[in-house]
Amino acid sequence: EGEGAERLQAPSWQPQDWRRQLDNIRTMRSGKDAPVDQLGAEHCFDPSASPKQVQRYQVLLSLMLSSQTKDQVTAGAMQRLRARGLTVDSILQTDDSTLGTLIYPVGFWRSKVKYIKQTTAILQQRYGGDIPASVAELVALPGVGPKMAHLAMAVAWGTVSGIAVDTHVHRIANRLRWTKEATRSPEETRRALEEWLPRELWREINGLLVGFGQQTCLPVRPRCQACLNRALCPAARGL
DNA sequence: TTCCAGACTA
DNA sequence: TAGTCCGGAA
Repeated sequence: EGEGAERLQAPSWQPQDWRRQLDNIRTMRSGKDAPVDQLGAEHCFDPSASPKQVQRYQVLLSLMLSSQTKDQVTAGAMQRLRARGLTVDSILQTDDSTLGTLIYPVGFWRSKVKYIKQTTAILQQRYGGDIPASVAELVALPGVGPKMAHLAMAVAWGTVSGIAVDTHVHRIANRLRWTKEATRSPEETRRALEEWLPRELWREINGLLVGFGQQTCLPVRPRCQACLNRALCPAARGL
């Protein structure tokens, strides 16, 4: 739901000051020096791989291997997989224990081995080795939820299907009160943001807020002293 | 809501 | 050493 939906009129509610807050975040992010900027899923596939569906598969895999604040762990796992040729067939030919050693120490590596194998088999059987091009089909894959689906649509297919809400987006949206009421889950946050955030910003909001969350708006002991939004943020502390 | 696999830190 | 930490599944 929400997928492809267009707002026909102005939203009934928008947070106060959100444009100034967003401008400040853009400024803080202008260095593009957060882990996500070098090691995010957009950077973990082989752009020379052909056909294109191999690149799309690599994007999905790097999302499935994502490992909170430790983008370099994901990047390392992707590098080891790519060194062996990272395709649907090569993964299906890799036994689970080998795959485990290749992706270790990615968080939740045991379950990820299982999901990657299951999902890869489905891609081969039902999608001709490609990844599906809709959120509904993507979230039906084992180990793929809404956050990965929306990012995969954006990165692999170049289509904005919704806002990818991970823990950073969820936390920061609530700190800035970018949701009309406090939200308890990332899905709730996604729906609340899509209510008012102009669609042309949906694509960039994830990378912007993830990097901000990695460097400044940390989950514990946020660096409010260093934040340009400290005077505009309801959650600012330490002044 | 809890579990997962560990790293990080108060 | 205890508490907190993805996002997805059950």
